[in-house]
Amino acid sequence: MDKTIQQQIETLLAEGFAAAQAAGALPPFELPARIPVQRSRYKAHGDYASPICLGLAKVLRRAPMQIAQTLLQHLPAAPFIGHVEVAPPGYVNFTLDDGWVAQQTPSILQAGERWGDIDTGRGERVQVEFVSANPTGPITVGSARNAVIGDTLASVLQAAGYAVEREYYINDAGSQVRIFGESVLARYAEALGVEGVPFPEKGYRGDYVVELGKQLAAEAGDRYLTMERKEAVRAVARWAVEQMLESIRVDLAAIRVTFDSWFHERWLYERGLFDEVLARLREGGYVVEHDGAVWFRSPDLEKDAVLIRSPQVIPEPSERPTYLASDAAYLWDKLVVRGFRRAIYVWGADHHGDVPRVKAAAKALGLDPDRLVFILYQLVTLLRGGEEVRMSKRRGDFVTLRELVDEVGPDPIRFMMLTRTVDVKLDFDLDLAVEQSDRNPVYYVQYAHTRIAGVLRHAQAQGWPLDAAGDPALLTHPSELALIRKMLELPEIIALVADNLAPHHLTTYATELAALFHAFYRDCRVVDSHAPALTRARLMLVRAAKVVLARVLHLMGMDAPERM
RNA sequence: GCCCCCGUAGCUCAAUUGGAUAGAGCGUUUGGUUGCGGACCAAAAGGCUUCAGGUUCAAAUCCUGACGGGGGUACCA
Repeated sequence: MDKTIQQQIETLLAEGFAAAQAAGALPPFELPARIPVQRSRYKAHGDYASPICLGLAKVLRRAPMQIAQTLLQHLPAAPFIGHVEVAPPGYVNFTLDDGWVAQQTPSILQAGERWGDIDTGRGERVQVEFVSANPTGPITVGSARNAVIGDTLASVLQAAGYAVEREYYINDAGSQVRIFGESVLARYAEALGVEGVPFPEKGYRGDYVVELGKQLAAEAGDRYLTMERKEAVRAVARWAVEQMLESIRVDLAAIRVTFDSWFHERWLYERGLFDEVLARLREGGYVVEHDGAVWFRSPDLEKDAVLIRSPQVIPEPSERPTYLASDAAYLWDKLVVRGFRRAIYVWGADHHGDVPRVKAAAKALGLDPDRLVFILYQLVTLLRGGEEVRMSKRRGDFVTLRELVDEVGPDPIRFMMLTRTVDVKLDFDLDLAVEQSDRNPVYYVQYAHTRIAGVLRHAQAQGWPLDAAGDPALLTHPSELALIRKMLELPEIIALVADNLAPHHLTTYATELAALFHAFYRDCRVVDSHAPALTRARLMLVRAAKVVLARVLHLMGMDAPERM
């Protein structure tokens, strides 16, 4: 699909204005870069409406209605438009041609899983970096929201014609990893029955650390107790991080989240990127040294400078100085070394304070800060029995993604995590998620898909060929046309989600689409031996609806079941 | 103190990013299949979009200030 209907109407309007000006009916003026065209909320307003004339009234010094009427006279005809009219106070309303709408059914069917694809991205390379949870523990429910948002966004961007790469950034160079290593080492010594290995004060107390200790004891014997402690901590940390990463990989795969690349923070130091970036910052005059500490100072930062390296921290090459240092080197790697046009970060809202600093670092490095895009999602609250489940890192007190998947399955997690804008706190109701009832929105959409599968099974059992072409001209019932119109909207939804990085629109669309299918199902009997031609047409429609439902479900990372 | 997000129907949330009559689900009330899966459909009721100003042809949406809830505040990530 080259252009969405919305875009085609934009073009029509632009041509109409050009024609009106050429004919002298309107004075010369400059059109806005984007002509607003929206889907009408009411049937009486047609399918699409443009308020463009309202905005032009002041520029043209004419009444909006008059502009609209003049425009109408010069608007070129288009096969997909059935009717255009002007409505007070100056809207231009477009109604799609019913015949044309019906004719789109075979096209949708033919596009199949590619239906909805657009090309606003034009192959632009975009990286979506998400989850990136510390490899010092299992993935929690909070990170699950991150995972679902990031993965869905990546899928939609791909559908919108971007060349997308999914990345997980592994924070494996900081002090947390060292403390993790110390924690595991202590549990390992315990497992071996050796005393005198202290558990760090702010160590990781989860059961999984005890398990790691046992596992290490079984695998390595007392090897790590015989070497120098510092070295042992480092080696154990490295091993434990690998174990956690593997478990993280498995847990995320369980909700159908996978990555194209896993980027280690320590690479930034091992490969000399940090030094390179620090040198660049220094050259630009953005680095200040004071009392042995290294600071980053940007003209954009009104407050104090940001610490890059402190004199107290032993500057071990494998240990990161401060997070800004890593972030600066990392963004350089994204935008310059690997050359992504845009780098999207999916971050919990609790990190919002870092956004200006990272952007400032980009600017100081001579890069356009707008190439870094931050999606800040509000945090997740887990409800069980109407009560908030308090989550802390203490043992037994936080819910892992693994537990959640075991309890509710991947589909409710994917759907629920997408239902809201990223800007609002999400209450994840565990009881509702498992409940298979009217109250659970998750199954509504999947049920529509299943119902279609059921109809097709029935048809096949009656001896109808499923792949026979039907005559779309027979699809004239209002419920049929409403359903097709909704299917035609998918490319615009993909554009909407991709442009605004707002994946929640998918859930709304999917629900609306399912609702229109259910209404159609009520109004129109599909398989009817007394009306073979109509049956063939409706089987075609139903198959097309199945394709679109499946596409939306797959974009959300959900299953499109044949049976439930 | 400062920074960020939120405040919309009884509840949980939408509203195509400044457009016409603010929409869904749940809950409540009422109705629907001698039919392809009733995990469905239809109808009713429910609103001063927290409050007060402002910007403009037009504000739930933008600006200012209150009030209320959540998060952050830099050598944790």
